[in-house]
Amino acid sequence: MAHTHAPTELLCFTVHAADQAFAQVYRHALSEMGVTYPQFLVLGLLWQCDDRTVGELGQMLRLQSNTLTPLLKRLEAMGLLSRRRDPQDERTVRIRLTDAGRALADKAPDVMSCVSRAIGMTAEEQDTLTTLLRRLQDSLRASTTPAA
Amino acid sequence: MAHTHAPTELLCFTVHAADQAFAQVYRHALSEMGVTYPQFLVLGLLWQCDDRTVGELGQMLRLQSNTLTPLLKRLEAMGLLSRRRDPQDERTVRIRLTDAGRALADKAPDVMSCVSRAIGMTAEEQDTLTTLLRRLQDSLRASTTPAA
DNA sequence: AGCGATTAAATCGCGAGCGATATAAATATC
DNA sequence: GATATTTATATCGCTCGCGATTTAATCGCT
Repeated sequence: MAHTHAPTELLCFTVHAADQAFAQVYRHALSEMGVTYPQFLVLGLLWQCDDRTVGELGQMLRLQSNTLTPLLKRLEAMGLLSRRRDPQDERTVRIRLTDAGRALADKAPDVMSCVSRAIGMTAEEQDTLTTLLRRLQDSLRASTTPAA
Repeated sequence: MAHTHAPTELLCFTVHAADQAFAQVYRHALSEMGVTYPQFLVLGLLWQCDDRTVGELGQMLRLQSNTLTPLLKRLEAMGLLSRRRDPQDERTVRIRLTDAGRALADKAPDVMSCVSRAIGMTAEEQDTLTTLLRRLQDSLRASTTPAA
């Protein structure tokens, strides 16, 4: 039973642990804003380019409606965005920021600088890491999507 | 509003996406075994060293009893392990593999080689990645735990 | 010995993510 | 133009993870 590696030594575990650590940092940084880390990512996309469909958001975040719909409903309940079916194509739902949602963008820079400080790595190191992680992700996804 | 980076360009997002991709790979690889990715990690620790307390497992996996207890109960319900309070210290609960739990270790190598293939990176690249991720994790955790 | 403080698990309520399924609208086919 | 197919969201039930709280056992101090 040559288990040379403890599970905690595996690459998958270090990735997972780093992800959890990020979540923790964001939890603190976002507590004042009153949104969660995934919610903040959605808002970030909308700040860049408002009026998107659920599917467009999902494609960028790699989330489907089963995850996004409840999340968007929570943001809607907070009064940060509106969900309205597109009259041109009633299948799709268009997501638009409210004034309150747009106003929240002002607090984003503080959050980002707080996270930047927490990362504590040089730009080169971050780039190396990002590049490797994207390669890893592509490889992993290719293996689960044999559909050429 | 200088949002130079879309949220999906952020390091935190690439980490999260890689984590999700790993989860997907494990979901497929473990479907035959009938356990989830976090459950597999727990079993991996027990295969290495049986008879641990909930707290010991949690410390290694960075999980607390609020996450571990239900997970362990599910593994217990599957007949893979037993949970028994330690007579020496009735506060702690000792986790022991059953014969079925030990037997499952035979299938682990296949899972690991499947994941290894999916990673599709050289050993050096994996080491670089692991090292950087651990540095990242340490830095992130240090920032949320000001308690010196 | 007795009593407060600490420690270990468990419990509760929540958000996130996914597989599977359902529903409704648009498109394709005949 | 009616019907089958595809597409976009939504819904359901589950596991995981966390913050907060609870319960019970041990430890420490006098």
